[in-house]
Amino acid sequence: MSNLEFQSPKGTHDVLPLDHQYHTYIKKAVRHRARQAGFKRIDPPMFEERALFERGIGDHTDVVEKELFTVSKKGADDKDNRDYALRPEFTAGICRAYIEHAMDQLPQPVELYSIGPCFRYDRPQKGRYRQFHQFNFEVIGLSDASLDAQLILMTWKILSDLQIMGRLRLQINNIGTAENRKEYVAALKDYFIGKERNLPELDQKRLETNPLRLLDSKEEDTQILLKRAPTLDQFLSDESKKYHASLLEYLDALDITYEENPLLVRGLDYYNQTVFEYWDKSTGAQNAVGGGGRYDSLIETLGGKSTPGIGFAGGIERIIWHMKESGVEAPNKDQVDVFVAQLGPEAKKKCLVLVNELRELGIHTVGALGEASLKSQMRLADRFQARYALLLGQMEVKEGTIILKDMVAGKQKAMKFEKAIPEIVKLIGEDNLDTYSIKDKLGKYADPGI
RNA sequence: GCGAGUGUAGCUCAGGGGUUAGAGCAUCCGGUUGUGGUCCGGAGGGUCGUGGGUUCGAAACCCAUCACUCGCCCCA
Repeated sequence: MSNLEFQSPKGTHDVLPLDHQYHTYIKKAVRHRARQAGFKRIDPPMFEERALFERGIGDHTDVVEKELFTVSKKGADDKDNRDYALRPEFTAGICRAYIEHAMDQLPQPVELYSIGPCFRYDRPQKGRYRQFHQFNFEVIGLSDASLDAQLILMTWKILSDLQIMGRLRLQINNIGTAENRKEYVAALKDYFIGKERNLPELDQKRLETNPLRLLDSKEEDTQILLKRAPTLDQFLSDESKKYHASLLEYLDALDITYEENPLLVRGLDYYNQTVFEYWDKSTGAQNAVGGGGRYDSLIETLGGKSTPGIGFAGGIERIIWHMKESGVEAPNKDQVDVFVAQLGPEAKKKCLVLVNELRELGIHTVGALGEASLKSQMRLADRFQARYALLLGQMEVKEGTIILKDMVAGKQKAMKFEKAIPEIVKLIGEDNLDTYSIKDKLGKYADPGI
């Protein structure tokens, strides 16, 4: 429908109940793996000062130059003349928080994770939206190849938990320091002097604005020319090479299969040393479901003291796409256990109480409390895919009984009204009741008695 | 920012200058006293995305516009 007065803004989507099954499932996997590894959750604000992103991510990157979703401040009191922007990713905001809350006073490394929406103002298409969801990890305060390996392992585990790792391949590279890259870019430009005319128009432009982007160009002519061009690893310091070698050693020890990709460069300026991405096996980089890397100078750039860090971001919508493609289903936690049907005013009153009691016990219960015919009520029960139905009519009220129907088997039996609840609990199983207690798990450790 | 395609019922789509615009699915009701999924019957639901033009006549043809989708760039 496109003649509605209002619809969701371009590039945004309602996360409908069916999508939420996936979102919930993914969040659960993320939280689970994050807690296992000692990560703590942080939620930076959804918007920050625009300058934070410009300085952190780099003002000549596409993410900042072209895709920043700026916030206009109508109705503000206007003493504030700063510009704001919706976060295009998490890292800049989290590093800002690290500095602001003096997290360098905490034991290092500080491990933080986030889950939530991010925003980029570009033309939407498959797997690319103006509002999308990411989960994100940051390990700040220490630089060691083993930390890189651990972070990669955690992301690998999550993608495996979600049963899509088989569709992906892990790409890894070391891009050295900013100085290494500056020298390399100079050499690359140098190499292409006199060869510009052989480059496709798009790549001529890249040579000007972002020469590293030439490396993963899809243009055949460019790739041919690149074969004789200097490569980035020739400009890496021995230290970077050693760092990379030990990372690969750790990954081997952890049985992680990766592809070394000397052409992998990421689009954000803050990265150095280790970079990695998970690519779609069939279509390649365009549909990366996640990526990350080390950013050892970002915090200093943002005004903190020199502090190394490494991070990763995964795209939830892209992961869901892969799950759906390969038939991975997310469990439905909203399954209706019991549908309660009633006939007559007395029955209705009793049902109202019964429904409440069932719910209190943690049984997902839906009741038809309208005046519809029993036939309509049973249709409803069927449409809700309720596993069991309880039927209470005038006759049952008189006799003090109730009918329990198994909606799958299609069989039913009458029983004492009081027996209904224990019977249902037995059928569903105590373990499957949807209960919670805010009191539980305040302390989970036993005294070893040493 | 650049390029292409598509807009007809809640969904998937058919129709293609000529009375009151169709199907399947979905929804709601019914097929005798109070029983769902299959079957049968019925009902509700559409400014044919919007605006303009051509025409005796436009949902159809033309133009513009908006929206969505898909590429490119780039990224999750």
